[in-house]
Amino acid sequence: MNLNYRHLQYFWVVAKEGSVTRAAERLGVAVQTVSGQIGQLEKSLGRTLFAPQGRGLVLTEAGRIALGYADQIFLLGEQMTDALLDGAAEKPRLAVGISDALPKLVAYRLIDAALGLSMRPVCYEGKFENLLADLALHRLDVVLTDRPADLMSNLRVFSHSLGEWDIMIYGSGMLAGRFRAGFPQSLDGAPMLLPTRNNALRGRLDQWFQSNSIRPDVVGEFEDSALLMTFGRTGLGLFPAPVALAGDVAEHFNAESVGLVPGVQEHYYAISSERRIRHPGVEAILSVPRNLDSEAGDASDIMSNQLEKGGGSGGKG
Amino acid sequence: MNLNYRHLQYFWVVAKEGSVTRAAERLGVAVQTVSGQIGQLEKSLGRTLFAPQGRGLVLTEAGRIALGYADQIFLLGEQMTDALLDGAAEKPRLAVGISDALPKLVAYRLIDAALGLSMRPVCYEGKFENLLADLALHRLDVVLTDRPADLMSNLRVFSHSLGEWDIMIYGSGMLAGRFRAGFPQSLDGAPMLLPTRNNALRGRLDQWFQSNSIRPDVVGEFEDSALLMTFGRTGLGLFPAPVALAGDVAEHFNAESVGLVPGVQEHYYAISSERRIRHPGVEAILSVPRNLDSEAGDASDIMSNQLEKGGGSGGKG
DNA sequence: ATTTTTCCTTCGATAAAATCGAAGCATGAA
DNA sequence: TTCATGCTTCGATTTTATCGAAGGAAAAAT
Repeated sequence: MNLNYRHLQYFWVVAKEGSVTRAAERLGVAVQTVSGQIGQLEKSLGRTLFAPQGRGLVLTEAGRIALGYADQIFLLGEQMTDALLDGAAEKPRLAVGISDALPKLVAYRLIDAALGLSMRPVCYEGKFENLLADLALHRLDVVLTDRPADLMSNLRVFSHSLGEWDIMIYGSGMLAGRFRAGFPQSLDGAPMLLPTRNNALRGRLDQWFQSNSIRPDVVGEFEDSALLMTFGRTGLGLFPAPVALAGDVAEHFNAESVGLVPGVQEHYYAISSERRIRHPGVEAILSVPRNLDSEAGDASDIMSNQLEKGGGSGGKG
Repeated sequence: MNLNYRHLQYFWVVAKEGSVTRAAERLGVAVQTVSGQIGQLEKSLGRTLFAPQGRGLVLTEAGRIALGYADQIFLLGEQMTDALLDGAAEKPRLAVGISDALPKLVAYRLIDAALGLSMRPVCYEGKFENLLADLALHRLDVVLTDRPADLMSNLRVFSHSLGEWDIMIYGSGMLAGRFRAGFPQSLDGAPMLLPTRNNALRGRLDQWFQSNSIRPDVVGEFEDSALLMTFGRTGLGLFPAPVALAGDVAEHFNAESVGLVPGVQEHYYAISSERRIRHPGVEAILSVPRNLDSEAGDASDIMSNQLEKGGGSGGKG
């Protein structure tokens, strides 16, 4: 009994894309191929990884477990290829892990700062915990995310605030015009795309809605903020994003501002494995927010999730 | 450009076995298959992974890098298969990581204690750092090793001493008899197999040799202690091992005791991700040494490499 | 209620790959 | 030199992956 990594790779793409059809498209093969290979994987493991739901598929419990491993495995594979393919070139690399929930545009803005230093960014996405583990193992230089590292985690990493980014509600074309008048009360009943409930910003927005007696019609919830905005682009609903990205949001998602959400900020963090940043690329990233959105003053202090004075080792008796 | 994981797997086995021929044997395919597939991998990466040396092969620099990744990738694959294949059975699992330097017999003795609890041990080997990372991610319950977790590590883990194991010099057949008389001075000039210099026991032994003006003839150095003893079995030289294993050493390695090394002990450690052990299997392992070699008293205190009072987080301003 | 559309799956033929036998080529030992 | 060992190359063969065609089942549209 041996694991077939090609099957696993197909499984991984399907799980990521959420559909056999899209996975087949991305892989450049026919759907029935993908379907068949996954069937073989399930047979060899003796467990079903997907269960039919509607006309689509959802991961089973075993599937979720497998996805966790697959993420790690193929992240390593990519990293290996990166390290070997042009590792000879040895240009200064900046290995960045990007959390799903972080808007891609924010990530771009942050990493862009390092490009000026003729750094070659190598970006990976993945589950928050796995990215932190890679950080601890020095496979990544920094992780960009929307929440500080969990205090309960077993990894000793350091969270650096990238400041507070004011949040604005956007809408594509007609939507923006329709709800701009009478903001924010106009949002009552308005179609809205929001992050899923495990997201910090979602909590703050819900609170703000409640205190203003606004009950939006939540037409979609997304873990991946890029996906959220892509749906927003189609006019499915209004959506939140940082004020600082207004230009980019207009350009890429064809959306205009509806109104500023007062008192609600999104927090972004750069997580490093060292308290004291040494990598020039990471330093560049940390210096971004002060130039970007901080009319309100410098809000970039360092939060450590660990006591630094390590080594409470008791010798033996 | 896409990494072919089957090719990588062949590369991995060849690198581990040190020879295409043996790898082919282990994989159950013809040598020219293995050779061909590795050639394709090298072509797709644009780098040679093996260089000919004599009539064999050695890893190139790129090959060593690739091996590091491959180790991780296929360890994950194994773990995934383990987790899924009979995960349904959900017998209590005890996932143990075993450091290379730990004698397999010691590992066996320790894990054996958990078997009484009808635990199903799942053992992995690997580089120390990688095992610790797996521990921090809760993919392993405990790591058994010959040194405490590095204080400098970015992982928050706890090292529990498994006591001090007195060390004895062993030798197979004739060797033992030849050097037993006049021990320890007889060791001067004696052929000796020792751990590599990065090993803690090696340091202590060297010190003891020096203070007794003994200069053994070091005929071999090994990272893997099982390999060391296997060579010892052939009569290549004397070798050190814990006294407590005398019976096993005699049985498996056909070697008798030459003499006790006074004042030199080997330290073993169980590393866990929690300060307070909860897993009954891990508890069983921790209780072993007291029953095994401690006429000299109980020497099982807990060493933490971390201050426990976590959460030195500074809020934002 | 029915049709249509959208997905996923199954079946058998076809294309691609991995594999193996045979032969060749180096290196170190006899 | 000759032999033994270990890796590689070449072409035939087997195994595996892939795709066209057809079918079924759930949601959306009528």
